[in-house]
Amino acid sequence: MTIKKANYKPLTKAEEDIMQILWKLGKAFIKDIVDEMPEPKPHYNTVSTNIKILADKEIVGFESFGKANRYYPLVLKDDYSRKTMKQFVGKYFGGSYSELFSFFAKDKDISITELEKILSDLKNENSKK
Amino acid sequence: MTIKKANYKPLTKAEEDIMQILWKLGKAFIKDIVDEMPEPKPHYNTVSTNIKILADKEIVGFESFGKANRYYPLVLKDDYSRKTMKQFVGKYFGGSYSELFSFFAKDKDISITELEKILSDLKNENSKK
DNA sequence: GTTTTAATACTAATTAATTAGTAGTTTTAC
DNA sequence: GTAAAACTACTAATTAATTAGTATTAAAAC
Repeated sequence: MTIKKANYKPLTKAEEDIMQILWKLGKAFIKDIVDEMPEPKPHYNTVSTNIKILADKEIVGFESFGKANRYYPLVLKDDYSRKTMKQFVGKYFGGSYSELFSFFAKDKDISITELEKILSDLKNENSKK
Repeated sequence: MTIKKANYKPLTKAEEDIMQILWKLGKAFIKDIVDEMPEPKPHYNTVSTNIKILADKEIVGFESFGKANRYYPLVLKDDYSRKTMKQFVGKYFGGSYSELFSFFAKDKDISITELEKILSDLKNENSKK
């Protein structure tokens, strides 16, 4: 039996750009991915090479339709962002999410009122369950 | 008059490792940085090259003591982490901090009660001023 | 069924990032 | 003052990441 090792390795920029689109579309042919890319769009083969790398790393899977492959994420966006955040919070907030929260609470960008709103929304959401 | 353009560019891994130490120490000679590095420690000259790159990019400054330079951060950790978070939240939470917090609130790691405590502490702190 | 189109695999070239060697200079130790 | 040590600048080599060309084959169009 083979257990999938959850060894987190950050995506490179090119890989992440592709994954963002794949997470959005759910499944896509290379052509679809290129279409979703902002200008200047990369060459079809560039995306093809990179998605092959992602497939080799088992970050995406694919189904073949004739000659063409339709790709889909094997790593979920939530899982990836959770792990990325964890790394980040570890490095920048001593591993404490509370510190992260209070950092933003102190920030001008986001007001206390706003945070209170978020919290009360959250409480409502939870109590509904 | 020259205005410092705050053009955020993520640090590379090697650069970030150095900055983490510099943010921790406040100011340091290359030797000190190497000392702080975990095993396997990089070569002195590797750090020297990388910190020169950081100096060229005006991410660190330095004072000369004879032949040796003592380096210090020009970019503050808070600023860097704020910008990194902003990028991240943009990409993974549609730019909404509320979504970020609710994401973590759903996680077992951090409870709403905990967040409320932080917020009320903050309000107290503010009203004291 | 032949031609055109679309797709991937494979390969190779380029650029970015990382590492560390060599040379030369200042400082320190004696 | 001379030798050794410490330090940086400059250079070069290596590795990682990115890009895209060429060859080939399957599918689609006719």
